[in-house]
Amino acid sequence: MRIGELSRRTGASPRSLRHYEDQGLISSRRSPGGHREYGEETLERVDRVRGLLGAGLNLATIRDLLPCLYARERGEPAPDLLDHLCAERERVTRSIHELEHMREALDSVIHRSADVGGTLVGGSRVEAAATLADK
Amino acid sequence: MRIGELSRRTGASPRSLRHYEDQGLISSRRSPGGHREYGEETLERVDRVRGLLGAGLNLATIRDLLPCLYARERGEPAPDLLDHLCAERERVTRSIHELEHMREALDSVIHRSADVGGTLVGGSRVEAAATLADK
DNA sequence: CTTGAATCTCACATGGGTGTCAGATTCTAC
DNA sequence: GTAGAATCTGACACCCATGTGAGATTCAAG
Repeated sequence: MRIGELSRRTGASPRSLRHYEDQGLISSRRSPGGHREYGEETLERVDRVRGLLGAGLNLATIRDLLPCLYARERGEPAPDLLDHLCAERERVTRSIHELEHMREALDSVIHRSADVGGTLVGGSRVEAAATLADK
Repeated sequence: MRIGELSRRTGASPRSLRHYEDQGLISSRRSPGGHREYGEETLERVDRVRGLLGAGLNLATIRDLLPCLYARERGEPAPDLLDHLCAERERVTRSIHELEHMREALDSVIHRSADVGGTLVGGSRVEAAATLADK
């Protein structure tokens, strides 16, 4: 698939996709004329990159960590990466705790709000209850 | 306490602390001469702001969501905030999942690496095992 | 072929969070 | 008082991810 389709299917702008490639996060073959050509597996990879970006990691960190997600099996990371990995793991753990804490607070507020306005809720309110189920 | 001490104790630069105040995230009284004066409770608040910043939220979002963390008891949020809250909750949940996934991968890689180099590990390697305990 | 959509590269701009510098004012300790 | 440290405001600069525009090239359909 080419960059337009990848963009539509991932929500990342072509500009961002090219940038991810420049930074070594994704790769592409090129058509005879020089157009980027992506395999299906790039879809999931881009999704993951965007997810991690949204979770506060920067492109350089994601570039370093992504290989740990794919090909978990083959090849240890270079041993001098271990400290870096542990440090990043700690950062990740802290962010998780922070977000969980925030989510609990949101749940609390959403619940109370839903309880009160429960009788006359409109369409978007229903989603509140549904969203709460994903816990 | 004044801005210097708050900066030292939170790790946030005075510049950032003033910015947080401009954006309505923290508040301060002023000394007769105009210097900012913070209460002890600001410490935890700044920590939380920085944690959420590191977890990918921006200042505007944190400003909107922080009241849900503090004063959970008094005052519902304005009803027209509920949709926003639910949307943010979803974002938070997605980030948590993303980070958990990444952490599992990191654990897997760290474990393998630690197993292999287990016999000749140095000081920083020990922390790897310790860090793994916080799961 | 030709034509219009898509893509290419390159450059410049923007927004959010932060760093840094300048010059003035305030605080603290002698 | 006075000196030195800390803080004030305001402006400018930087980084990073992304937007945007120009101008050239390629692709796909008639």
